[in-house]
Amino acid sequence: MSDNPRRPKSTSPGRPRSDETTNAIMQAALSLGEENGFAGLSIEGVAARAGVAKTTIYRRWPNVWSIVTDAFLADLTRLAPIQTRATTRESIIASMQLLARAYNGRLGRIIRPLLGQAQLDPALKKVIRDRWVIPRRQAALAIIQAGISRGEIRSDIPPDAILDALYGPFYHRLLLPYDEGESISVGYVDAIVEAVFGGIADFKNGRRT
Amino acid sequence: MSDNPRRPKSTSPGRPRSDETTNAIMQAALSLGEENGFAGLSIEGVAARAGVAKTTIYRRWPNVWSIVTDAFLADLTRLAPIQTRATTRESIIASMQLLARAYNGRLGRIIRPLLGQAQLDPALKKVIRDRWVIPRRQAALAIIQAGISRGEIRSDIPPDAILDALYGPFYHRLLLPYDEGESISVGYVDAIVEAVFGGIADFKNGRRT
Amino acid sequence: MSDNPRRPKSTSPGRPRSDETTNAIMQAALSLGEENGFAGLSIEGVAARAGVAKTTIYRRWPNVWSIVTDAFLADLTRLAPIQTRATTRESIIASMQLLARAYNGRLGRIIRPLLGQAQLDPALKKVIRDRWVIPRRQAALAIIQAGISRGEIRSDIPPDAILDALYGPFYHRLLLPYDEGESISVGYVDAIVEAVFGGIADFKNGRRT
Amino acid sequence: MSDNPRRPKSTSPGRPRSDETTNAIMQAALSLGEENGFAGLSIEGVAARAGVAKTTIYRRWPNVWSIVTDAFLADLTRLAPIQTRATTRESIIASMQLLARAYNGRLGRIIRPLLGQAQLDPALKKVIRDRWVIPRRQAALAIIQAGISRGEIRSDIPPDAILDALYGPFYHRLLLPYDEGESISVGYVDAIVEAVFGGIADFKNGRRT
DNA sequence: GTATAAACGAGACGGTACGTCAGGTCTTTCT
DNA sequence: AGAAAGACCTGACGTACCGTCTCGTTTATAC
Repeated sequence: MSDNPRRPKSTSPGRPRSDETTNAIMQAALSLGEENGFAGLSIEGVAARAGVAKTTIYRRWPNVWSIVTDAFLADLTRLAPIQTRATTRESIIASMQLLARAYNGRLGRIIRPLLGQAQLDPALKKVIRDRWVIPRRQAALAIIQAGISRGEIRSDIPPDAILDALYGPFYHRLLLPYDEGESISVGYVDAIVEAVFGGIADFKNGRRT
Repeated sequence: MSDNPRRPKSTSPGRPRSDETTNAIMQAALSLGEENGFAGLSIEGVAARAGVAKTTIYRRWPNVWSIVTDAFLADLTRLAPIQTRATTRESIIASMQLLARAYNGRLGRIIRPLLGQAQLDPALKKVIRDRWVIPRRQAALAIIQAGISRGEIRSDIPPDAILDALYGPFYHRLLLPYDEGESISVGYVDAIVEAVFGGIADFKNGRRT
Repeated sequence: MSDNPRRPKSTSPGRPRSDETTNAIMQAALSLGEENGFAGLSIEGVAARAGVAKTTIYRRWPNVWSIVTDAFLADLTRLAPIQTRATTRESIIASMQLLARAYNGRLGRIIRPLLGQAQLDPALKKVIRDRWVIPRRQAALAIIQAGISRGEIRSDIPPDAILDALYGPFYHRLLLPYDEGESISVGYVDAIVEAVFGGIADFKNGRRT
Repeated sequence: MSDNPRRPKSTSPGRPRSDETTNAIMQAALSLGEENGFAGLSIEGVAARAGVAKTTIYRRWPNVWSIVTDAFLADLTRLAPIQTRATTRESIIASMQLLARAYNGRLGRIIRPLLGQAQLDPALKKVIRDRWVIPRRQAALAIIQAGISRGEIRSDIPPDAILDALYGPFYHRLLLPYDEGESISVGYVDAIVEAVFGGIADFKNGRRT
């Protein structure tokens, strides 16, 4: 899940690996997963669907989930980068709405099993942390820090907790099974941002007049 | 994962199932999972560890994850019921601290793979929703509703979003891989509750004076 | 396969075994065997077909083939006893034709698998020898001996070999798979007897000078 | 039990099947059967004894008895082909003595359970008919026909009945359980041939005036 | 007429083997 | 050297029966 796409152009001797084949394998993995569920995804199945020998896959990736991870990350960074706007709140809303839109489509059908499998597989968890969570979090933290220094965000709460407060509900809704549809609407994102930015306490009753 | 504990006392003919055996199986499943990882948990392994025949397991549960789910739920309801206190905020804090304590122990090593597997297995997801998420959420919603009617909680945000805002960060930290330890400290819970109850916006700068 | 039918009428206390049940089990075994093949005959299957608990069977017989053997022997002695006629040749023909008729019916569908299984199971082989082969052979030997002393049969060939020469072709046709039908016709028996008697007849008595 | 030995030399791509492995499996099946009885012969047992995976066996044969059949037939045709001598009687005696010698050795411990199992398993019966009984019978029939046209054998009895009369006693002794040893001695064969030839010899040619 | 004892049905239980699937490695031939 | 094909060992799957056991219930004889 890491050694393959960054091969030298073709310095080495012998027949070069076919990019066409590489992509066919990744597409086969994703489409098979979406059709029959990612549990039950197998190298043999992917090889058959991609019309490729098992060895050809093993030459590139050590297991199925590495294929899925590579395919997923290629899409994600393209579809939903962190956004920057005039105010912190606007930046946050823009980033989250973009992410919501991505997750309501194909990525949403992949991200859930992928994060699920990561709970069972420490190596996968590490890859996801290093290549996805940490980079995105750095970018988001920069936004928050800027908001604090501009006086838009409270400085008495650790920025990590602030990020969790914002994105937590998002993934909570994504991963905790409490209703059928589980899609993330525009309104839901707005409600969350309003709740977290403004606080859920009822101030009319006095405390912070 | 559903038919066995509610057997009639012994109205039916034939030799009754041994509760001792049932418990031995559940304990074997949990301990094997904790030792070697829940990926790779197998019926054969559980049977061997429990000193029991495979058929004895299949007579009760259709697959490994059903065993884990039953074992998990038995513990959870015992260890971390929803708490009620004088104020809404106190009730929330008490409930979350209890849950945090439970998750920092054995349950935490189980809940992550269990929720993970649920992302891969729709049937498991449904069981978890019906027997865990929905019941707990009902209890928590009652707390929030009471808070709204007592004027402690804003009424302009849907109660569901409020619950997500509170518990979301909790599960975000539990499931998203952004640091090594991933335990949930007392301080973290306090920070989250403060952030969400008070809002992360900096009010000194004006808006809600 | 031996302890049950010879139970004392009912001297002992306790509920007596039901003859109806005993017969139901034997019939179930035979009919299941004929329907689905005797390979694959199982105690569980017989119990189900007979509407009886497994324990009820095990109380009477130690395994399926004992049931079949008991059922078979009960029929055989009734249907095809050794016959005695005026001459040796007539006695032999009568006995063999009777046997052929029996084997072309239900018994033929049972005797083959039964003798087959006996090749695999020494205990069964012994039972068949003691309760079927030996008794019948004694009766047949008596016929041959009488023929010898009456001057109808050559005395320079061991009676055992003579019996084998007569009955051998019969069982050869029954057990060796060389055509489809494998039934034993009246004409076939006649041909065999004619072929073999030509040799065992005593020529000193004149017939074929 | 039929598709494997006739593989093309190695035109096809992919790793070729190992002949060494094939033989190891057949030998394991035979020796296990002889040691513990052919009832109770299992694929798992054979695999373990041969030091081979179950799948490797299933790739070649569909069940244990196919292995035994293949192993048996390989030996039989090598050890006891039909013999031809100057006279019909000499040909028959030579063939039967050769067969008797083979059956008194290892083959005898295999042929009984094999013919036994064939009584229980129609598919096996067909294979034995096609690959063993019919070919041998053709060869033997040719001998008989030649004897008839040379005037050594009576022409008023169907050749099939003649063959049964000769070989029947042989298999009768082999399969019917009437004494312990059940070996076939040189003298027994002679006695049978003498008994039967007395009848099938053509008296018109004079011998027994 | 009430013990008492065995038969009986039902079904749990520890086992063994089944035949299948996928994993990951290897050995071939072809490109 | 890459790729396709397929053999190979391994380990687990879920199922069928085995023969034994533990129940509650029924049906006889014996006190």
